[in-house]
Amino acid sequence: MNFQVYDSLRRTKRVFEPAEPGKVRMYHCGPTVYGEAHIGNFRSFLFADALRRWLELSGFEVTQVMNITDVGHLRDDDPEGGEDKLESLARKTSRDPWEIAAHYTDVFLGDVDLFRIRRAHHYPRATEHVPQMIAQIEQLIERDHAYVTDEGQVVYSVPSYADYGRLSGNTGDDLLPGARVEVGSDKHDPRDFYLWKKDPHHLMQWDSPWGRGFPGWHIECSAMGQHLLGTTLDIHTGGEDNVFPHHECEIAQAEGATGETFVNYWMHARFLQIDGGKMSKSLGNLYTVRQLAEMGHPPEAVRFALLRSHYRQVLNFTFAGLEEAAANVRKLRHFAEEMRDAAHGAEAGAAPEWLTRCVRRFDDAMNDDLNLSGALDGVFSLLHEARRHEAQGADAAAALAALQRFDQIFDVLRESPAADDAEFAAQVDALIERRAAARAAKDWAAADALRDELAALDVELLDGKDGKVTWRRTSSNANG
RNA sequence: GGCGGCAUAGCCAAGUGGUAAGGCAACGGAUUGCAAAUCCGUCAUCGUCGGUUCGACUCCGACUGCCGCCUCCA
Repeated sequence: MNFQVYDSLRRTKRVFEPAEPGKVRMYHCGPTVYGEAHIGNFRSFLFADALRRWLELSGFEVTQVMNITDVGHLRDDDPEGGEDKLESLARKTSRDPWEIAAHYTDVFLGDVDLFRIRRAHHYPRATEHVPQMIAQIEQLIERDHAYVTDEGQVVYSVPSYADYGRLSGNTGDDLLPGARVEVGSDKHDPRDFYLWKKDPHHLMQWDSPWGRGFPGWHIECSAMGQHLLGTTLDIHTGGEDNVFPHHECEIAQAEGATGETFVNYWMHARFLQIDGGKMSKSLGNLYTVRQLAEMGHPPEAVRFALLRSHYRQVLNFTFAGLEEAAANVRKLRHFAEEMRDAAHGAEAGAAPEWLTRCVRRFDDAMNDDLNLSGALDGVFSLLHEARRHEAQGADAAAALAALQRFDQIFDVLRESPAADDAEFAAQVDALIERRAAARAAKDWAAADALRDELAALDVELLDGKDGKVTWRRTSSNANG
């Protein structure tokens, strides 16, 4: 079965075929670095990561680009008082906007690593690609898709691009009455948007053929995307809120400048909600991924919680769900250990029928527009079937291999850097020995007390047959 | 006002024109000194009302609720 992708532009699922066989060029709308990324951002980034991982697992050679917006976006409907977020933050904190952007870029990349997101091949900074943006703006002027105002601002002419509105359905004819009333605007059409702006109060300024100024809010993605990946990208992703106006404008810019298709497959991740409602700062339910980590939630649990539902469905984030995800991660790890033991060092043999079925279930779901929820059916079926068939030797090794392959997507199996040490193990073993003695003496109260003591250390006992006792940590957070 | 999406068991969450995956929780059984882990089993007719159809939860319409975009938020 081929990989099918839901294309937001055509509003239908299509078989994915990259422009160049075997190679995928994809672009993701990344963070605006004036603050820490929250879990909503990370849902979108984790989706992009899972997409990349599945493509790679499917044998594609992927080149991934994620922009870092360090200029900020100017408001377009309020040229007088318009202020960019980086600037306002800079004014409030009396810090240099460049410093702020650099700081939060580092924080972001740290979060990326912490949450095991594979690093993109390029993280272009908008501030480092102003020449490319200027070049694209020049192309647009040449091709009559943009005009220069008397003040030297450059504006994209929406009426010049017939397909405007194809992605979002927003042709712009019926925009909210009043919202786009221009005050002293120099635009020819209310829908037109700025490519190059001027504002003496803006802290970040660059020279251009039209004088000192700064780029508009959409040009960075089309310019950097095409600069790094070529005229046509295979896949472009972002959050659903990017559809309009951002991606609509990107298409108008990129295709206006080159006359060629900008993106073959548009993929948009839906928002997540918190406890069934919207997430917002004012409701006090906006969490950054750092906060979750600081609360002691292991990154693997957060990954699992954000990956286990389909990217095109609203995801309901709850702390109960996060705990559940952590329990699932532990379950998977325990199963991996079990299979490792049961394999007795055997090589993976030919997959038994039950295993093939689980793998097929997983692959089919993944190929169906990255249906991670459906894929989990395959994952948990594997646990169930392997235990039911009491997989041993080569079968167990094969089951483990299958699980590890699934984990190429989820990446939750490996422990965070272990805090384990010999001293702790010795302490645990001593307690287990005392418990064994108590049990031998049928002093159940003492035995249970020792078990509780071990539980307090996050140690779970596994009483096997023949009195063999093994133990494992219940916390999947080995950093704790 | 314009554009778009969602509504599946206590919770999370897939899916299909022919009678609904999986996870968590719960319950019964096996196992256990008791537990844990594991195994076996139980647990929904798919927001409401109409329509199309031999047959719909899946298609269409209306309604209700929720969510997103149209002010820089993934």
